Amino acid sequence: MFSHYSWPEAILHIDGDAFFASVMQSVNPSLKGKPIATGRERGIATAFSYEAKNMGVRRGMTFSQIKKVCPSCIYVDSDYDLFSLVSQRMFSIMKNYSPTVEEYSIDEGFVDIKGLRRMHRKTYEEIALAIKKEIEEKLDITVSVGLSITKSLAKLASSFRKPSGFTPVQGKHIEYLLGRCTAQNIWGLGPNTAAYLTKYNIKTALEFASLSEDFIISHLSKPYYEIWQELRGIKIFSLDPNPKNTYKSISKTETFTPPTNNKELLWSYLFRHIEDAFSKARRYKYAVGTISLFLKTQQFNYRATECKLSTPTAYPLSIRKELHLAFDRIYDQSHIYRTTGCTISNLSDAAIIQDSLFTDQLAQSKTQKLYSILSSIKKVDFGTALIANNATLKKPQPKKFGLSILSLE
DNA sequence: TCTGGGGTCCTAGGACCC
DNA sequence: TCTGGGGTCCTAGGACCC
Repeated sequence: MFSHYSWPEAILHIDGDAFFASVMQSVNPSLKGKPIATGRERGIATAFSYEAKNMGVRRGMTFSQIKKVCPSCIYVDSDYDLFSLVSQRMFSIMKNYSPTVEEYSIDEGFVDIKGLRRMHRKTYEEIALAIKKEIEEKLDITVSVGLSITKSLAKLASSFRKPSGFTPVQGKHIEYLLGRCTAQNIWGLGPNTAAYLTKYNIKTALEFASLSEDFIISHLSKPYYEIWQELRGIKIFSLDPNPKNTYKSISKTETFTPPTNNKELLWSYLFRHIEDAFSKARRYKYAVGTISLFLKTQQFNYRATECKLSTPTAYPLSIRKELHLAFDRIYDQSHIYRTTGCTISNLSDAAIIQDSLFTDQLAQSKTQKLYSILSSIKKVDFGTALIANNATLKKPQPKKFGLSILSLE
């Protein structure tokens, strides 16, 4: 039934088809078979069903744009708790088949099934199909599955036939697959690099994979060299079975309507983003070393600045003055702004941060107490900003949806 | 593609040092 | 005063991913 090729590696990529939309359809059968889009709470489509896709609905469209191409489209709120639950079930099915599962994102994962044929009394193809069948039957969603000898090839394979496709590729099938995919279909090769390659008349994935090593090294950077090797069957990327529980940076940004140059209002938005980012940092037991702030104008120009702290902290209230000074540096009344945001980085383990001798220890412990009291008043941590910070009170409307749950993911 | 939000990694280039 | 070579650290910004 299947190819006779030998498998030096056996890596599956399993990808949920239109995952968010499919999950909503699976719990609400009246939505099945209909064009639907999720993301109503944000006003733009974050995901949509295949029925909607076939009508021309695309990622990032606003609902008024969707209405034009697909008047019958049904909008629903995202339910991130539910997405997360279904995701966990999907991964636990994979883990029943192999101890090496990488949860790459909420809706896709890699499974290393090398060496498991005897245990399952199945070929690699049959193991892949068994996992696929179990997910689809138990969760009432569909997944597309690629099987190959490197992660990059498996990922390309899973995208080849969708939805509910299964594409095993080894031996000469690899060339066949590469010949039918564009360079931009390759994982890690985006529009910029694809456009660059076009200048050398490289359009398909096969043409890219057939380039000489010299060309790759002299014309492209390291990530592309690694991808090139992976497509040629040389395993570079290994699976990471550790669940994500560390961060290098945490960011919060928001585009608001209408755009404004109201300084007080912008600062209240910005400080709320800072509060939200720090709140997530505290959940992961981080202290923060660097805070960068940015404003984006209506014309999509950026102004950014950075605050580096001599002593990391987990409580932004204690550095509110410095942050406001930083904000003053980038704010210009003559511009109208559409987005504010912050990224916190240089994250360190909060437990091992010691107060320097120069820190006002009393103030520090007061701040800490204030935060813990406020946290107990309001379960949702960004609520602290509402109470603790005057400016934040000017926030036009409280968030109605569990964005903190989204950010947990 | 008239453009939402949250991440990671890599490179070039400047500052500074010997 | 002109001129090396090499190392490290940091930052800004690009490119990509979901």
